Amino acid sequence: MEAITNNLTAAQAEAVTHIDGPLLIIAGPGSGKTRVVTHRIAHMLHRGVRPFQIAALTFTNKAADEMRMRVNLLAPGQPVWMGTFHRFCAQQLRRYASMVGLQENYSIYDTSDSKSAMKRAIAAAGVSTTHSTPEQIASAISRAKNRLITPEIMQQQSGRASDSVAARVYPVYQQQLLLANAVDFDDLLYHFARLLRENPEVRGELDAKLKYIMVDEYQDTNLAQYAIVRAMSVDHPNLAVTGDPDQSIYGWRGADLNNILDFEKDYPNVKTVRLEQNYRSTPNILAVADQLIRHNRRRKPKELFTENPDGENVILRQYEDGYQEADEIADEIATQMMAGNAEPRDFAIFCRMNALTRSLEHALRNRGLPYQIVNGVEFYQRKEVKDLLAYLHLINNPSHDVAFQRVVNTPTRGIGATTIGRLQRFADSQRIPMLEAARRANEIDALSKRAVTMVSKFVTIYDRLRKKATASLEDLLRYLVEETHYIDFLEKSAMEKEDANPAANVDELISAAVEFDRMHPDDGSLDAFLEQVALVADTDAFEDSNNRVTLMTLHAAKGLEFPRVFVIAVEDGLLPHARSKENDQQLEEERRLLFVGITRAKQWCQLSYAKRRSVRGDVRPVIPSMFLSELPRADMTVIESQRDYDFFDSVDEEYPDSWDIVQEPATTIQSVAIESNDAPSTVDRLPNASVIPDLYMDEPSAVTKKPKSSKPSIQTGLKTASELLDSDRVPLNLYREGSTVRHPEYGEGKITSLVGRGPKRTAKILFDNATGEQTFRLAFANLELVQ
DNA sequence: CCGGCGCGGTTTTTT
DNA sequence: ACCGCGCCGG
Repeated sequence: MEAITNNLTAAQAEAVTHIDGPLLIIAGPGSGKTRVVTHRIAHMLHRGVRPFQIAALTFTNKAADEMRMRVNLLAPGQPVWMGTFHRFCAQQLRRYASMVGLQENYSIYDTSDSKSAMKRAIAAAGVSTTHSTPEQIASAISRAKNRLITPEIMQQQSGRASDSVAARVYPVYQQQLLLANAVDFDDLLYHFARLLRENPEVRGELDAKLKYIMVDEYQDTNLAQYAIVRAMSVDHPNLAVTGDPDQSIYGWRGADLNNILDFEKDYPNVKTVRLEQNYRSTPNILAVADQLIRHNRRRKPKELFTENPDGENVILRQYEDGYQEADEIADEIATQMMAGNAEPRDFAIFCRMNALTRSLEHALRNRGLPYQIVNGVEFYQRKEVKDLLAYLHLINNPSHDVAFQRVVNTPTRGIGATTIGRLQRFADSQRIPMLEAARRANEIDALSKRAVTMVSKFVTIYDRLRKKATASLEDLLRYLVEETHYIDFLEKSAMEKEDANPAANVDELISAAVEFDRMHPDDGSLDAFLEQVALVADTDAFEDSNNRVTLMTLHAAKGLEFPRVFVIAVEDGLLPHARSKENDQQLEEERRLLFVGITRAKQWCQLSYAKRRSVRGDVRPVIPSMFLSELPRADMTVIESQRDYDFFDSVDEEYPDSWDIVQEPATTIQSVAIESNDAPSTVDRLPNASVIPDLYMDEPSAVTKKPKSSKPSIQTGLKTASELLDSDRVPLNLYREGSTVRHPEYGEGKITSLVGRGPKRTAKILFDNATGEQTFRLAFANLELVQ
């Protein structure tokens, strides 16, 4: 047990060993926060705290998975609850559903579901949308929920004009959600917060049960989250929060910086620990970040320092335009790789908006550089996946009107907009779900005979599917695809599009279902699966140290680290974003965003802007971001653009287009491994190359240990896409059922099963030690084939 | 009722 | 440049 505090600094140990009473950990970037949190949990367990008394709340699944993995290393197999706020609330609401007007099989609407629900509510409320868009109304309502404002209160307040429109829609929207036995994302927090507020006995019960609550990224909590945490920490105020005010970047979604700034006031006997030493970045990088963030007024001053050795200067670079920026960054990556001291996974490119990744994507693809876009087009957003999920939703919750509308004519069965509109009107007038209206189609005078027949047919199909509701997910899905002739429908409708292969996505969904069936042999209810899907934005939360350049937004970058970082388009209007310049608070948040970006870098960092950039078609001159003038230029390498650059003279001809060569298109990967945030530890110090099989090697020996310097394809330089991507696939074929593999964390194990193809190929591995069985995507896991 | 075409608005960030 | 929406011919 002493071992737990062994490799910690004094400050870290102080935080780790504080168990009872409120604790505030102010943790600068790269200060070993995750290490502290995980060690603290392990320490509490050793001290006799029961695992089910602890709940650790995070904002993202990535963070929760990382935490779970690392706690499991320190204290294997302990059922400590770790997960996102939203998941926590979702699970609690299952138990207390009836107390907020829901049934326990309630559905969670995703953003697009709530959008269509919102449109319907707007129509039903009879407000005109000439002065405010559905999005504006939705966001006003969202803001209200985040601040625990009820429809009634909002109507009384009705300050801004746009708010008064929203105030009229809000009760209607809310009523329709309840009728559909559904909640949106905000409701998960809102309902649960109000439940705690209005039911002292429930509050007391949970407070007593969860004696030790931990909140990660506390600077990003909104009022609802604040209220939830607070309510559960009254009788047992052992609340431990970690955060960094300088990394608060979610103000736009209701996060209130005061929650962390005032924590010491809220909890008078708080113990505060500051982790200021940085173990991640070079002093060069840290100095630039520090200089930048000093320009913020609303913060707690912090001394960031590091004992890491000096590195290269941070580069501030100007390009002619966005295309040159993309091309030259791709070249730079290729150059650094050829120099032999970097591989694709070392690089990350951050931008303010998703749209900016497009030109980078193009440039990387032209050079055959493997890349991944984090949070690009998500699997569960694909049309065919959403269609099938909508069926599942409707089977699980017959009141799910959004799902009904999606599914009733998919595949097309002659039920058009007119019919759906009439069903909707009938449903509204009777205050019944649309499926119920469909059952009573013959009572609806407005419907034609033909429509009644079609609708009845659908209901028949539905009832047949519903009988399978309790079967395994796999069976249910296969049956569903069969009964609806869904594949035929896909083939008929998606004939021309070459890139997509929707049928593969259907397969992939089925594999996900199979996976879920296996992981939840007993409780594998439809309910749980759908909840999982709704709350896990990106599916593969497993190990995926896939060797690719990472493209993502600055928001998505929080909590991650990379050896080499590019931040692109640091330009006025983009960063700070045009819509964030109205007030100082927003401006400061933009500054923090850049701060987060810079502090992700371990060794090398470049900020860039262009002289002109094309937005929405036409080129516009660029004003460099004001933030750039706040940096210590004397200590940086400033490179201005000189030569004329003709973007028509692009590299397309020199490099083959990888998409033509690869039969199985590289899929977009939606998640990225969180690398260690930690102070140096034994594991952290191991050079990556010695434990991670290199997917770029052409020979099967790729999967054996080799020093970095002997990577053939990197040494000889980057070649064509086919070579890179071909070699990417080769090792996968070597894995067989029964193969013995080694994982850097879990040690040796045997492959017990293999499913899926290509990048989706997934293995279940039974480990020799206490870890038990784990599931990995072969293409991304750090597996080493032993025989 | 279906699917194709053209128009206009539109984009910040995410559970 | 892209997507969703509305109009129109089958």
